Amino acid sequence: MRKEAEERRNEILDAADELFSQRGFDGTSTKEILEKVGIARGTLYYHFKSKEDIMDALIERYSVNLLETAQEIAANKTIAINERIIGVVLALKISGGSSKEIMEHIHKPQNALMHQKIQKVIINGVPPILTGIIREGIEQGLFNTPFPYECMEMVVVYMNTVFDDDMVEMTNEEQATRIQAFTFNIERLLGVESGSLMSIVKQMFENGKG
Amino acid sequence: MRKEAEERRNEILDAADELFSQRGFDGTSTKEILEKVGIARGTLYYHFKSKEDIMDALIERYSVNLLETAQEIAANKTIAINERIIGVVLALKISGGSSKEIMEHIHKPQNALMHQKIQKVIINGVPPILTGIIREGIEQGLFNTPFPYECMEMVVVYMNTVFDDDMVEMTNEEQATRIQAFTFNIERLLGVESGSLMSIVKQMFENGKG
DNA sequence: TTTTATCGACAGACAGTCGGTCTATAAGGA
DNA sequence: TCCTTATAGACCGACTGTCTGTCGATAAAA
Repeated sequence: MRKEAEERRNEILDAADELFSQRGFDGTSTKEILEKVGIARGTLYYHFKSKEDIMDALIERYSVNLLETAQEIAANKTIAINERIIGVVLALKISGGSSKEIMEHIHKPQNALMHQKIQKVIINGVPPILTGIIREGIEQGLFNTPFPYECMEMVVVYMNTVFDDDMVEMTNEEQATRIQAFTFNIERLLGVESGSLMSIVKQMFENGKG
Repeated sequence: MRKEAEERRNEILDAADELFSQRGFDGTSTKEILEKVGIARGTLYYHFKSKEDIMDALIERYSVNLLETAQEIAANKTIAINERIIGVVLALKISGGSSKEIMEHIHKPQNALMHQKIQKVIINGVPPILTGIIREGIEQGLFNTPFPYECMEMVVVYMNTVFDDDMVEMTNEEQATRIQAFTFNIERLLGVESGSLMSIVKQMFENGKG
């Protein structure tokens, strides 16, 4: 029955994670959460000050995990630069275990707020990590741009909006064109020869499946 | 008392427009809307099937107006290409009268869903318009890219996310750097000489104030 | 007479509050 | 050392007020 506050908090977050993933934030009632955990109303509000507070805690837990994983990959200097870039991008989608299916269900309209908040985390958290790698690449003469951070910001924003969200509806053919164009554009942005990033971008989309 | 359906619909939309702008979608109750219009509950639900339906109609009305204005500017061949690009971009912010303050209040977290829907309209509606102008520019030898559409998509997505939303919090100094980098990146994307788009981008941000 | 617009009472659901309970453990006294 | 009392942290569930959407009745127009 009685548990440590942190344990209870996590139980509540686990339950909310699953329910929000299935039904969305608006589609989940606090009653469903507390019944799933097996606690009373008051207990829920003892640990969290509001329903949105639960969502914020969930995103926090998720983000920390996500960005830590990405950072670890980025900092691993034993791996080639190209491989690290791929690894960081893929880490965003596979989502390291803690919040299992959040990313799969985040795109539904019921989750607009949650989506926006996660988007914010990614847009602010990922470019700095990627920029570190790109700077190394610039030193090695692989890339050439005076604005590596803003390049990465542009790339991350675009990928997240066009390829990961349902903002743009595309046929498979249209998506193939988009990927081709995207590759071409990144090459221009990073100041490398046309075609030299084809394999790396290809890998991102194949392994990530979208 | 009794009015034509379309007139009532518009009254309701006008009231909702104002209230949503002030308090956001979630923060506005249907009661407030119907009291502002001076009708009973049943009447509201006679004209709209749900609260979200009101929002969708509002966005529809807003979008049509917005994209029509942008299209008119884009099609006006008496104006120089550069001027038309600026005009289209500015049309997005100034928002042509119909929905007065929507864009000013859209960024608050309470409006996440509305924001997402408008974002979708812009990302799908604006790039085609801009691409038309860019293609003309390519023919005239002003620009050089095999992927004008995808370039514009990238530019629009980036501007809307980084400069128009509150996704990225920036100091004035940081914003200045972002604009400088943004200009540089567009130049690379459109295959023009460094510095040649400086004045046009500058105008966009000065006239639009953000 | 049929269609169209309006009304307002009502049902059902939901988020968050509040007064109070229970228990482990710490503090203090014998 | 043992017993009693005090405290704080975890928990409970009834209750409040609010909100969205429904429905049958009604009035006006066509």
